[in-house]
Amino acid sequence: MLKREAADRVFHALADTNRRTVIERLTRGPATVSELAALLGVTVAATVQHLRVLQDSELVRSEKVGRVRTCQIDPAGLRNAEAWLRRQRTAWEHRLDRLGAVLDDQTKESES
Amino acid sequence: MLKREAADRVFHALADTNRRTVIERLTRGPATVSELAALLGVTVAATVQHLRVLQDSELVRSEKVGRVRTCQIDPAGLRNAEAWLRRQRTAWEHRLDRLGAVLDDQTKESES
DNA sequence: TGAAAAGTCAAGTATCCACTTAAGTATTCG
DNA sequence: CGAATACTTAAGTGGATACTTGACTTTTCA
Repeated sequence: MLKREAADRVFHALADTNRRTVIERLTRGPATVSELAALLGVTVAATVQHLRVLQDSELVRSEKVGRVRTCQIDPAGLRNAEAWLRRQRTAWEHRLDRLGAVLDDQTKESES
Repeated sequence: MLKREAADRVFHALADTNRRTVIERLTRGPATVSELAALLGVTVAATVQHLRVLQDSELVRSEKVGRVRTCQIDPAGLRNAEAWLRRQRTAWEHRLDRLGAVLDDQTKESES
């Protein structure tokens, strides 16, 4: 189950173009902070702030070796967000199924 | 393909607890503005603002009959968000597959 | 007709967010 | 050692956001 604050964090993290760009980049393999900053075209400081948001929502993990921090995807956040969306969609589809069944019944009744 | 601004809108819409509560409610069936306001515990005016965000991101549709506006799920937004997440996850999984294959090859080579 | 109901619109406010600059701290290496 | 590199942290700024209150329109119905 995805808790309220966790869902807030994940979707808020995904609601920014630069942060989604980071995720898209990291699905292709790890990258350093400077590489991500260059990709985004913002300062390293801004990139660090984005990374904090991404890590708090379990979308990205990172490890510092020497003076270099290497970032990679953390699939937990992605899975949580996907799970929430799938729950809503399936709840909606099941409701439509039931609704369709009721309408079929009504059609049959009016035919008889 | 989910465009940048569309993705910004959808994920931003989902990043608010009250708006997700509206979506969860609407997967169970339509509701009026006042019903949603009562559910959220905020003013009707605030609810209308949330609904505008949800409609702009194609997560909710609504129709006004007489003086009552009835809201329901619009599956387009949900599908868009789910599609983006699935794309990232599968890109990530494929990368892991390739990485695994390379490691297997290296293992075989070192064995021979 | 006229009052209640349902929603809409505008303005105000407090807070949050993404970004910057500037000044740090480690770490590497010539 | 000392300069360059890679990152970190703090403070400031402009703009967006979530909410409120209050005035308004439209619709219903006794």
